[in-house]
Amino acid sequence: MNAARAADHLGDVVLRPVRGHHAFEGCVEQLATAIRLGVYPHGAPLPTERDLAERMGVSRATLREAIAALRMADMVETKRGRGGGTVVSFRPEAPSTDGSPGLAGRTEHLLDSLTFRRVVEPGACHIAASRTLSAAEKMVLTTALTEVDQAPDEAAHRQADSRLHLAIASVTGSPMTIASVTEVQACLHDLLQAIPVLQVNIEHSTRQHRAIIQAILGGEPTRARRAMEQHCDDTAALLRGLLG
Amino acid sequence: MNAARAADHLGDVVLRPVRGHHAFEGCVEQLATAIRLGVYPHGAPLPTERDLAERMGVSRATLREAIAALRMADMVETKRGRGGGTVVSFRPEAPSTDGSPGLAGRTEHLLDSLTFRRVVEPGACHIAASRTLSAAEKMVLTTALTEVDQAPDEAAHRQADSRLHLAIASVTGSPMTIASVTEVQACLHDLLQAIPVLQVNIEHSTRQHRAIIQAILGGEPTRARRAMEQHCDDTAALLRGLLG
DNA sequence: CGGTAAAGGTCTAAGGTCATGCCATTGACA
DNA sequence: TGTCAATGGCATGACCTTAGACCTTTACCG
Repeated sequence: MNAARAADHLGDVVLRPVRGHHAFEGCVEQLATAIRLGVYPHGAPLPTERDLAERMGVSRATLREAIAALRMADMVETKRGRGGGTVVSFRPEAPSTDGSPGLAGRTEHLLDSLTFRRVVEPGACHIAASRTLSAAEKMVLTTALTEVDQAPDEAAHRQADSRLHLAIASVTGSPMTIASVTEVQACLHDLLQAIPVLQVNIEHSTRQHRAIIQAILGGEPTRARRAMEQHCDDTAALLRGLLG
Repeated sequence: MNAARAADHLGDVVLRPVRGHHAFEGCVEQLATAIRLGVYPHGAPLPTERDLAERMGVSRATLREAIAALRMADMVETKRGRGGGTVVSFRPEAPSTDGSPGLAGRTEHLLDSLTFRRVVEPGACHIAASRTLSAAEKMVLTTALTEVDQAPDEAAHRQADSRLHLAIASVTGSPMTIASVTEVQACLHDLLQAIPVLQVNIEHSTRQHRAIIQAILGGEPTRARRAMEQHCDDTAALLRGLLG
């Protein structure tokens, strides 16, 4: 029966885990990622527990366990009382110059991320450039861009880069697009951190960033997408080498 | 402090619910969607409970509750004993010709889906056309295409259309891409079902499908993407009208 | 100096979810 | 025709998560 064969093929491919892990682990992972990507930079306060819990769709008890885990890992510090809260104490480390530590076993997933990135980020640029952006949105982009340029060291540069890509996604106004870019950046962070960063690479990447933002601000979808494609392809080439 | 403001903006946008609902509901939704999309067409057997539970990452107890719900909704039938199992008894209904029933309140999410679709599906086409496809993969595409052409009625046509789009995603070989397309198709299914289907539309859409598949099989990424863009834009135009 | 507001800290009862093992039914195959 | 294996059906105990109320600490402000 043909129906059965078709079902086998697509079913294998369409059904996905309904949720990979417990709520607690999910919270830890999401918050840790946000911190490592620099969504919450060193010294920035996290939202209040009640706020976070609501936004992440989780009970406050569970969220608190997650924060406790982050505290245990020295990523955040918590103060009580009015004006208290949880602030980020994590400082990004300089990219390691030796090989690729602890990436084994995830190779397949990481390659998938590269492919998916090639789909999502150029598409996001296209959308972003097609919209008429508010002044605030333009500001978000230019700010993110200059922060990448002015990053004092490699570690800060890496975070600023993630933030720039997230900023681009955010001006699409599309939550699903934003979620995808977040996921991709999270997957790629470790990899990107493992590349030996050459000055040449940074300059090249800076030129590309500028071209991308310029095209988005100028409302040129095709150029924006092409620029982002080039950017993705260039880093992917480096990264694929790293993965053997 | 600048860091704090940046954190506010991106944090608002990056943090997402760790899981929207209970495992049980997630299973029901995912299975029901797969059935309505035609991943498992009328008469096709679902995988065994143990198999499904493992693939969806839930316990068999939970999965069984989900199947019980589907049975209650007359979407599947279950037989015991060797050679038994659960088979799809759901028959797709013809698209309703009256307005848009029960779409209210989800407008925002549906519009988001249209945007995201515009990002993902053309990107997937580009990737698919860039790869060298195996004979089996080519067969999957051509089969899906002819099934759309030969669909006996509107309802079958709708399902075959979904399957074609999923088939394209599946030949990217990228699980993340597949997941995104699945999500998009699931969101759009109700909408697409609510459009009055004109013969003109079907013929137009058939031509586009042919062009897309041809470009993918011919290894022409840019043409494949452009064709899919056109396809997305055309249906999106219809659908946006529907949503007011 | 005292009050108030805003944050984190704690507790409890109820229900959801899981892993696991065993039972019941039925068709296939020897 | 009898046995067996594949499948759905069921029960138990441990663990996780939730919702909500309440407590404690602390800064600000009159």
